[in-house]
Amino acid sequence: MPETLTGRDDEARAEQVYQLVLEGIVAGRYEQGVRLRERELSELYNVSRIPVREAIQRLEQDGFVETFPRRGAVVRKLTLTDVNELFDVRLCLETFAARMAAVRVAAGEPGGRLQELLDDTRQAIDDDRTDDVVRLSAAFHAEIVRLSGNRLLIESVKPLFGRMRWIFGLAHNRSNELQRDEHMELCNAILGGKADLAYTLAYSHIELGREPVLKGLAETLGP
Amino acid sequence: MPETLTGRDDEARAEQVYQLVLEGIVAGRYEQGVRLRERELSELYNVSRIPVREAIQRLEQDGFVETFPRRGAVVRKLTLTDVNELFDVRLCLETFAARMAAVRVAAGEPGGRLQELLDDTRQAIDDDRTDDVVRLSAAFHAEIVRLSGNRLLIESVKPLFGRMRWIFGLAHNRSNELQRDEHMELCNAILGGKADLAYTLAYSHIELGREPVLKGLAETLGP
DNA sequence: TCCGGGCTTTTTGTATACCAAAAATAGAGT
DNA sequence: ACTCTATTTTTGGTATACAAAAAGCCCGGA
Repeated sequence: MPETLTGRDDEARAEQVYQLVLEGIVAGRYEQGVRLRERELSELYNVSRIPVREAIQRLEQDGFVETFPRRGAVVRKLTLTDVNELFDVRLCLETFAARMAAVRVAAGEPGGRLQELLDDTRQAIDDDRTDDVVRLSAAFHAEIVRLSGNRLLIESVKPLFGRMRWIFGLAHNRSNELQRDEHMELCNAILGGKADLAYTLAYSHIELGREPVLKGLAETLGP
Repeated sequence: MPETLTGRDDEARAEQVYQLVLEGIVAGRYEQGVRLRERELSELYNVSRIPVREAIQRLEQDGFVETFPRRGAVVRKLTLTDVNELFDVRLCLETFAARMAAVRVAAGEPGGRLQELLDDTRQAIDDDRTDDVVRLSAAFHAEIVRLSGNRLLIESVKPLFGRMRWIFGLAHNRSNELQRDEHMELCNAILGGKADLAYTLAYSHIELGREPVLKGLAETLGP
């Protein structure tokens, strides 16, 4: 049964196509390297080619597909280089976000959902809801960026978070407990307004994630 | 005389529309806050609405327009906050790029067009070709990012460089000679493989540009 | 005069049909 | 097997149409 757009018809078709194809890519149903044909997708999802084109454009912008003039879109092939580049840019932006978040909290801004997300993660770990753990962990990182208050920064990391979701889905992570502990420390530093500490904690937390992901991806890549 | 797409017809229409509208915005012909109507643009540039839509999507992605569902696109209004956010993110990414570029040069990678761009800038300053000075200065910064070798980083700074072009067009810069001297030092550090020096030089060069731009924009904003 | 609610117009988002040109593919000949 | 050509597929683009949401307008009432 091909998945159709029978659900909420009030939402923009392009957005729905984007979400569905993205799910397909992240879940591995669209394998790396396969062509995404406009007509194919438009028939599959019962929409015209226009929303499909828009969705593909956004998928390219978020790093999931590559398009070539007159040859359309292809699901990107993830390489170890991609992972390394992602972690390098994350180190640039997310550490700054953590510092700024701490500065703003120290200046009296509210701490947002940071603590709440942490508690939910703890619960999800206890209940062994792996998918939720991954999702909440990502939300935690996104919340820090949001707390930085820099809208351009928020825009800039969006494509990174898309890639992270994809890569973390392919390559298994290190211990959830270890990560949660680091998140807790980082959360405390931010809520305590300790900018430098937040910065270094964010740095090590991100950098500690690199090797496990590289190792995990190397396994799924080279069989 | 409405500018039409009579020139090279081999290039993608969407790209041409993107360039033309971008020029219009940067040059101030499309004032901040004006609506960009699809039909208006498609008639003005003698194309159908599809390339226009694609162009507008890219303009949004690059920070020149804002779109709202069912209400179309509006030229963004630049604020002092935008400028500050831009400089903060630039400090994150371009300093890292400078460091990486130096590391790679030290590891034997070629130094690219860095020296060449610097020489051209000097010539342009001597000839008083202001537009070229601005363009070459931007190209210098872009070249450093390119030399970092991080493709994701290159992608990530693209929207920043678009905004820079816009802002620097509105708000006049500080002395070209001063900037060129800083570029020279930075260039030497990178080509000499001095990573830490390149980092700090990039940092101060960017940060020194902030105040003048803020001041310049404040003048054009508040009459 | 100013305000608010309903009516009209405009504009977006999408669908459909169509076309030229480039790519991919199949096929024929060597 | 290999290359060159012919056929098919696919993209990028145009034109047109239409429902629905915004925006603008008008008019009556406080």
